[in-house]
Amino acid sequence: MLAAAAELLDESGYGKLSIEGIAARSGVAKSTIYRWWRSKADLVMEAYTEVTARRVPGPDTGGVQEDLRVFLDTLYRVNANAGRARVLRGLMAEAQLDDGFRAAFQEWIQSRRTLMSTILMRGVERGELAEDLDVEYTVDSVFGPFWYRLLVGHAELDPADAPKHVAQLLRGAGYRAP
Amino acid sequence: MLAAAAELLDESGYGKLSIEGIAARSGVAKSTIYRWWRSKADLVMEAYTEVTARRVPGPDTGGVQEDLRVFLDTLYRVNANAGRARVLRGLMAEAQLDDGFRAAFQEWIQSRRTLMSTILMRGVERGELAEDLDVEYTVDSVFGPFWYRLLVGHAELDPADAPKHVAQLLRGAGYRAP
Amino acid sequence: MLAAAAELLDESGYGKLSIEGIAARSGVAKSTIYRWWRSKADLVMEAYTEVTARRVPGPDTGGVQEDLRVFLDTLYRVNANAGRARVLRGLMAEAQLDDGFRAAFQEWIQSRRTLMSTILMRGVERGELAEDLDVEYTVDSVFGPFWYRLLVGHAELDPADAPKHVAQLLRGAGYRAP
Amino acid sequence: MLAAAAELLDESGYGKLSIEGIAARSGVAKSTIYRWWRSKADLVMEAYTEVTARRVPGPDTGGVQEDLRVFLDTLYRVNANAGRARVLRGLMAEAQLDDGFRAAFQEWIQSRRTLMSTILMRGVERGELAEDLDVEYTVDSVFGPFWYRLLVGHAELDPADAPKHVAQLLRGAGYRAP
DNA sequence: CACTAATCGAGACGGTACGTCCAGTCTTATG
DNA sequence: CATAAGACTGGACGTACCGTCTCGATTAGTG
Repeated sequence: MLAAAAELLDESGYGKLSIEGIAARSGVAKSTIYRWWRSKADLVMEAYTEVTARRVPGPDTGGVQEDLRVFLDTLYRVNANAGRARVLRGLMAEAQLDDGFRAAFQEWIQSRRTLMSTILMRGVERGELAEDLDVEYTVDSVFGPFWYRLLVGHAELDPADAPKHVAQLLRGAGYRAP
Repeated sequence: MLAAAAELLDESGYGKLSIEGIAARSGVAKSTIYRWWRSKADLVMEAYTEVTARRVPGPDTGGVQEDLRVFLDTLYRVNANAGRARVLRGLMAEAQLDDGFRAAFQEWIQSRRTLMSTILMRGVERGELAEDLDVEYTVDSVFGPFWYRLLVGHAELDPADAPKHVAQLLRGAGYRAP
Repeated sequence: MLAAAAELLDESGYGKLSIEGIAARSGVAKSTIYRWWRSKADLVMEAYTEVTARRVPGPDTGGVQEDLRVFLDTLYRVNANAGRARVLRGLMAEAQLDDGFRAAFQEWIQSRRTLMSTILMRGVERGELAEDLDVEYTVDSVFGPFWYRLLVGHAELDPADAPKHVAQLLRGAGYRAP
Repeated sequence: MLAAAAELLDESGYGKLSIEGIAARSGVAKSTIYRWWRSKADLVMEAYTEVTARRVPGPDTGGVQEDLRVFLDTLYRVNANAGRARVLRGLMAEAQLDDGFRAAFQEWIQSRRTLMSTILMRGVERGELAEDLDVEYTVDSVFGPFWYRLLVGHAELDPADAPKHVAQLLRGAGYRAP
């Protein structure tokens, strides 16, 4: 079923996805799908994270600068994968419309944010970043532009720009090379 | 009809909004709504911007710092207005699901981004900001976190934090007091 | 407008005909059509009879047999004209669905029946037909099969068969050559 | 659903009948109706024939005259049943407007015509009717006037007149008592 | 000759019903 | 016993026309 969902997502996007369609494609009864997932979004979320979440720990290279660069590089590569980008956009959309799904989605987002804030807090501890840094806001300064461009689609984030962005972020965060 | 749409939005949110519901509430025929708007999202967008778009020009106080502060302050106040926040989230969601609406939404977003980039470019011209500043990315560093928090809902942006955020942004952008 | 109606009838048949379509085609406002006709059927009826009703009096050749032959021959030729046949079918259909039109249609039908009954009554007077002939039923024995085949479409009436049918009708009506 | 359709037909006639109305009356969802019938006409046809088609074989009394009399008597009694008459008229109308239904309707009509032609052919075989009789036309001479009067409504067929009509038909068909 | 009517085009409007899609629930039978 | 198959209620979709109803913009005929 997850496979069928993934296929259909690739073919026509989240908006056109229907439980009935997945059932038909996977040769499974609708009721069986409902037994296992509460909604389209839950299913898709699982289909997505199954592929994705190899429980990648955030990078730990010993320096904030490099940690950030690696993280952003990885993050920006998602843009390149049209299918994955479409899925993310669909999940975010669903989270706005379905309160039930919203919580699950928030949790997932939170797990991603934690990776980032761990990196930053290590930087603070090491004295690389300002002691009074607003970590939460800085985390959102990384993910915010990413999602914003993904959702609005006015421009793409190029992995090649990651170092430049890291520099700007670090300057803002009071970076001082150790 | 716009009024009816606004009411219903407030009452039950974008996800529950239906053209049929608006028609019933406003005592108007469904076909009349379809005569004037191509989709639910178009209607809501108009209902929203009618209230909002007093064609506010971006602030121009003579200095980037103050311009930014005013802008962020205004922006962050949207969060406080639960109704307006809900509408924005709904519009963003729709833009992910309906390609027809996506274009209109992008245009609107672009107009908002232009306000911000005007402010920044003035700063560059005055020599307050780095000459080689990536203006587009910096614009997205303002709107990105705003939308991200709005959509995910993990935290609220407090207008009181605007000055702090401005400072961080400016540091990142190579600010030098004139 | 009548011309436009006729064109559209030919193109797509009575079922697909709409007042709005006629208005668009004829470059006339819907309201103007409603000023002149009470319904689609009224309009079509006029469009039809305008072409048709050259106030043909029934034939009067001096003998029932020849009168009937001429009449049936003319009648059967309608079948050949696909457009005209389609219109007649549409009018009959409308007469079943719209009580307002029904009356007008009945009147028109009656005028056609009168032609036929005149022919038959002349035959009775001349002693060619049985004195106690049920003229009304006999009239319907002419028009009945015509409409029946027209409406059901299981077979066509060939003008070449008219003489044979006349013979059968006359035998049934107690015909005796004068 | 069939019951609801029948009720509504009786109450307001075929023209006013709507699928939505039937759904409401029968407490069934519109989609359920569409699952089982492709159109209003299909449904009504079934509602009608369910009641009617007790698979009545044509009468076989041993003589054409009596067979015909029985058949016409039964046929003419339909006129008396206002509800049934209205349904028949509606079906005929629909067959003119909807090509999809037309075929189904023709088939039903054909089955009724076959009953009649069987009777006539038996008569020919027995030598009661002219050897070269145009059976098809004669069949239409029975049903034609029936439908014609039913549809136009200018007069009713009285079962009491059946014998007279049989006599006239048989004379026309070259009847010779065996 | 200006002025009133009548007449028209354009098309907005409240409505009704259409036929479709899908959600989510529930029942049956099959392996 | 979980499942496939799929029937069912229900809600909304977007479309097509209906018949009614203002609106000006022509025209015509009259005073």
